Amino acid sequence: MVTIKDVARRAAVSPSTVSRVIAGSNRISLQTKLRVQQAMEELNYVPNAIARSLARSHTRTIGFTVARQADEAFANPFFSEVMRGMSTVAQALDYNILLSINPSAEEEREKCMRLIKERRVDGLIVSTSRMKDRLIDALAEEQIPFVLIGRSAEKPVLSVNNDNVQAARTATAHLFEQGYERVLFLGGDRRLVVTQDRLAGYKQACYEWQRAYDESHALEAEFSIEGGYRALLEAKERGIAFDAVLAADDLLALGALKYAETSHYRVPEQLGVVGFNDSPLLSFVRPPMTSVRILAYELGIEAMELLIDTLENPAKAGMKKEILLPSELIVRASSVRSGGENTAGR
Amino acid sequence: MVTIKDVARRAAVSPSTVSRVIAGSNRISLQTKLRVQQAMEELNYVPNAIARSLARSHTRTIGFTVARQADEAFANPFFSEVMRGMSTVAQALDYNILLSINPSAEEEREKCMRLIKERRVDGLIVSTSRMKDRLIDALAEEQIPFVLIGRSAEKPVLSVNNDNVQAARTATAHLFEQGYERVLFLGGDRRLVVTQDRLAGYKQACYEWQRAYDESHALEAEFSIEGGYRALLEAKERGIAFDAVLAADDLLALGALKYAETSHYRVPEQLGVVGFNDSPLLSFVRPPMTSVRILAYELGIEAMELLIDTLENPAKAGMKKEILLPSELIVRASSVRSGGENTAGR
DNA sequence: CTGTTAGCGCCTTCAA
DNA sequence: TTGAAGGCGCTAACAG
Repeated sequence: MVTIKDVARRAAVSPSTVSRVIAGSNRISLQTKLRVQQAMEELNYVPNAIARSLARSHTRTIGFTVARQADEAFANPFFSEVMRGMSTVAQALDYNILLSINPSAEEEREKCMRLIKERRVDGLIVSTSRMKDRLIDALAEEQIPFVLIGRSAEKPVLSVNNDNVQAARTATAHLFEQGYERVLFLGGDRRLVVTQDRLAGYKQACYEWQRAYDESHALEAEFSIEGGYRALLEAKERGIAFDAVLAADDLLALGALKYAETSHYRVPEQLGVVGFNDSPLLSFVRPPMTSVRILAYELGIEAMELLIDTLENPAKAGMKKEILLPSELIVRASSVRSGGENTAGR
Repeated sequence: MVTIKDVARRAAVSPSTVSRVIAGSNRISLQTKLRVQQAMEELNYVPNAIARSLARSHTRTIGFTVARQADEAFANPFFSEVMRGMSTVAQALDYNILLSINPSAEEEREKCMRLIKERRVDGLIVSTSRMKDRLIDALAEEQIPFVLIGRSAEKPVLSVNNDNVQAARTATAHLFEQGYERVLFLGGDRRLVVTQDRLAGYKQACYEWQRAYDESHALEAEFSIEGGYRALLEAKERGIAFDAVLAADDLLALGALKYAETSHYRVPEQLGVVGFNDSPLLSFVRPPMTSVRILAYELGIEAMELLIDTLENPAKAGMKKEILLPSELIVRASSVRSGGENTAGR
């Protein structure tokens, strides 16, 4: 291995001089700088990042952690896109990404703390947030630099989120506009902030359109196609009437489609369906599915930029910026009634 | 920050003694060991991984690199699953994963070399392999520990792959069995080994079923739904007749479905379609699509295990093991003809 | 502008 | 079984 000493020897200078040209210091004569650079090239020298990290006590690497139950759709393209976004800015700003996929929230929490205490990463980007989130508590308490993709329901933290309330409100309103009377909210885990926010938007639309809302209209489903399917079956068995579904994820919406199919309801005539995330294949599903398009790539970009910015400008660390990204309702056949331009209400 | 010295002081021993209990040395009295452990707990001490890495000259982190053109489907759930697999064994064996998504093959290559020369990672897992792959050349030449997810067309290297030849052969045979006469191969970039392997399997089946094959039957498409669609349109314009398509990826297969739709061919009656990767939503596409299921998660597992094994047992580094995982054809409606149990041939 | 010195936090001989 | 000393490769005062 070629070290800074080898370069120093070859350029006939001291190691610190070499260190200076690496750092791009200007307190150096052009002449020796050139000599050192030549030596570095001839020796094919690349500074050891580990030694650097130890000396400077930071690593230029960011940890990204996800908690995914094995079966749950980590396949969700959402995460791939977020990662691509993060990667783009990391690359540009010369940072690295340490990835940790964890089987449970507990293990994620432990992993996060460990990455920080081991000093492997300078900061963290974490994703799913619960209403009462122990990970966020711990991170905040220990003053660890991190940004949340999502929103914190409690203390203010750095976060990047899409406007779930607004998006759910728009999507629900769209269904009402199409003439659907009884829209059900089909959400995932109630403890997740994202579920609550989408539910809030749904309720808001109900209120604005003066539709009755009670607890029975908000279903909680296991996060899968099957889960969505079963939740609707149960709802029906419990005698809940509905002619449309706002699902908090495409998987659940697909479950609704399956429900319609097995129960012989026609979509969109007898059942309107709207999903969340706009998975790429949705236009091939029959009928093509309406869904809220989330700016996942941009979410990744913003999160990484925000984190690195606070890392490099500790002054800003105080202000808990919360970035909100817009989303867009992509209307397809699953929620458009032939004669449904019923713009009653409001 | 609490260091090994703090622990030493509190336990009234020397730092080297603390170091020994961290390493789990047995040349230590139970008594002092306990005392040290207690001190570590009381101080909430976690060894600094960077300092450790420097002293031991390895990092216990593995680099995983992908080259993805921005638009191309990194969204492909394949990678998420591979990552999940890698993560599972990394977690279990106490390794970390450094993720690098690169815009191009060149940048991927540079990033790989850099990660290694900077000593940020102990080894690499790389994914896409080309027929004449400069990345693999470079890695092999510099004796860098790495495993390839895929197959190297040239020099033998450690690799984990699914049996593409066999899978394509089976899928093609399935189409012939269903009575299709003219099956087209719809592949992605010709320079990719995976494309060549799937094409080889396709040819093999053609040969076994005594069907004519010439170059015009193997289409090269841009890797997207649109790309698959256009490739088939062009084929038709060039006067190539076909009644079935074996696509080397689900996206391309979806393009075939789109082609059928716009050209008013009925699937599967007039056009049979088979894809690769069995993306989760495929059963909701209309008609449900036949596809080859790849063991992506297992691919990730095997790759990580193989790499760590060679890292920790340098003796094995010589033998270039190649692991081959089976895949499975998931038959759905897009390739099953009503009266198509035509088991002619062979 | 450049070299010397002293760490960063941990590991690893070598003695005792 | 334990401690002292030196080193991993680089950075950062402090002199000069």
